[in-house]
Amino acid sequence: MRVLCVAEKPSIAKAISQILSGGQFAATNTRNKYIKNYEFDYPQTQSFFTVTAVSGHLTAHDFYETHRKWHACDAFDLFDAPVETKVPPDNKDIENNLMTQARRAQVLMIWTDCDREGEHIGMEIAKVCRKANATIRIKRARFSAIIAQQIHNAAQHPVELDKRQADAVEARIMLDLKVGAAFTRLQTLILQGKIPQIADEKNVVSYGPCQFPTLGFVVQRYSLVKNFVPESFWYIYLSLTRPSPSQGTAEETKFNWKRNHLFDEVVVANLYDRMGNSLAVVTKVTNKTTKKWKPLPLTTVELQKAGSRLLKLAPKKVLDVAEKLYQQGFVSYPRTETDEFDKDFDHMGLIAKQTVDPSWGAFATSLQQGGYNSPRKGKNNDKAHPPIHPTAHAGNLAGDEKRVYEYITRRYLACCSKDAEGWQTTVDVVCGGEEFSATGVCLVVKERNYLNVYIYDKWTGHTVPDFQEGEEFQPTLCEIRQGETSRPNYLTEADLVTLMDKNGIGTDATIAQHIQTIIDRDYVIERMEGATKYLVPSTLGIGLIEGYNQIGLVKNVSKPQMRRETERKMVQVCEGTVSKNDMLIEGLNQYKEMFVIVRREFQRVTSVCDFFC
DNA sequence: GCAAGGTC
Repeated sequence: MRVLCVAEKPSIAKAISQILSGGQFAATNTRNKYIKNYEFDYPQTQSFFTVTAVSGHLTAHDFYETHRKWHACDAFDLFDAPVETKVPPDNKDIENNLMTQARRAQVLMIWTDCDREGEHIGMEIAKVCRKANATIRIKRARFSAIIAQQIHNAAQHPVELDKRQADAVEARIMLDLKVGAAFTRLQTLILQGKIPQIADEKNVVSYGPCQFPTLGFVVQRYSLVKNFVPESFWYIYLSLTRPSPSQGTAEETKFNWKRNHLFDEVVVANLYDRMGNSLAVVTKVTNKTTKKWKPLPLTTVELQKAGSRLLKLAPKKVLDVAEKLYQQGFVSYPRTETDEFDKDFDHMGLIAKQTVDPSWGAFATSLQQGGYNSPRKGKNNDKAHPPIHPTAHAGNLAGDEKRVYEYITRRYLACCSKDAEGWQTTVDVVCGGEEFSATGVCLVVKERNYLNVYIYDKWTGHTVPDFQEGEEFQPTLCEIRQGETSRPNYLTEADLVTLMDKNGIGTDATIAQHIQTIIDRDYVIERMEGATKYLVPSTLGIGLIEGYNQIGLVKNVSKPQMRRETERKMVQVCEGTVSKNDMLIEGLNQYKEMFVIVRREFQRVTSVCDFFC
């Protein structure tokens, strides 16, 4: 029996071939320079296997000629316009390879990633193969990691493709295309010539169900900063300065007021007066060990946040660099939501590969000699890819590649280490009826553990001198002090990634692209302040969001709710409680309703843009 | 000239 296996990407085709054939396969090139066909015997099922791949989605979607030109129809008509699904020219070689191979095979086994998009890509592959071979039997291999035992199991016990998941994706594709195109044409055609920024025909004022909520977050923070009014507060400052027993130098211990601070000066003054000239009494001294937790296994979103915050690289850039490292075989697949390792994961094998490194090799060795501790388990598992980790030692990297590889490796070794341990002392005192406390973390951390390799975390603290319970002292300072609430900062890229992730805007693989899009469209400008990059909306970006806000729809195009509903609907289609068609019609109706109102009230957007631009 | 989602 001949079995044709098709993976979502070339790297997976290669990996499963290696496992299933035990390394004994013949590889032939295809007309696509990235894709190879691997052939070998698989005696376990008395089959001859051909393993190949696609490169993500096979088909593209667009309107037919009648609706493709911007002036060919009214923008509203796009909601009900038919959509053409076809294999674009770039993918023709891939399609031809699939068809040639399908003609020779009796069984097609789909090996795409086990997520919604993978199921849809599987359907695309199945359609192409059935076109070439109407009687081919279609099966689906289920696996959650590239581990030998799992891959063999998937090959020997295939299941069926899940049509529901593919349907959910199909509905999302249609919805996004229609909504995006309709609103983009509406915005662009009205604003063109009205405001100077988009006088040029090339300047599209794009709308997308992900890019607009993303812009919304940036503008929301901007408004918060702009409208900020500092507020005064008052608090009681209490401290004791006395020689430290060890060094003999004077040392000030600050005690924090339990009430923190109050916004009413009179109330603070009254409390202060009541204290009079009282002595402070130590009511309690607590000494306990405390831990600083090692980091969680690394996901794409976390890598992007760390890249932006620690390495000063844009989220898109970090992902591009990680992708390159992946292609060179230095790190695992960099697009993953998973922050827990499989229980059978071979950590010792990976740690051994890092022992030769001049910077962290000694640390890796220490893990082999008893320092190893199982990584923490996070709450996310996409059942397709493990957390990002180094797969080989890379000694000859330079520049950003070196820095990203170093981060991934140090993070991984930190995950396999132990939490850092230290001492924490808390001293509670009462003075004239008011409570205060001082907390200190021992500067000499008991066990640094993971901190030795994860140089991005610092654990510094101040010590608290010895105090005895019941001890009384005259405070050196006891006075009312005034402070002010401080202005919030503009959003950083890391903040924005967090917000998008929390609100379900985009996926691990696309979040960085959406941020790039709103920068490319001139909705948002990057502004450096010191070493930190902030995202500030442009006048156009502010105008668009403020304009839509003035139209006053509850479910605004700039808010995350609409996208969240699309996500929820997709889950329902996957569960079988809603059909693909119902999801699409319901979604289209919602956006159509909004479109009518937005078009009627669009002069509000125009005038706000005018005002700002 | 439009989207978001895969991937190279």
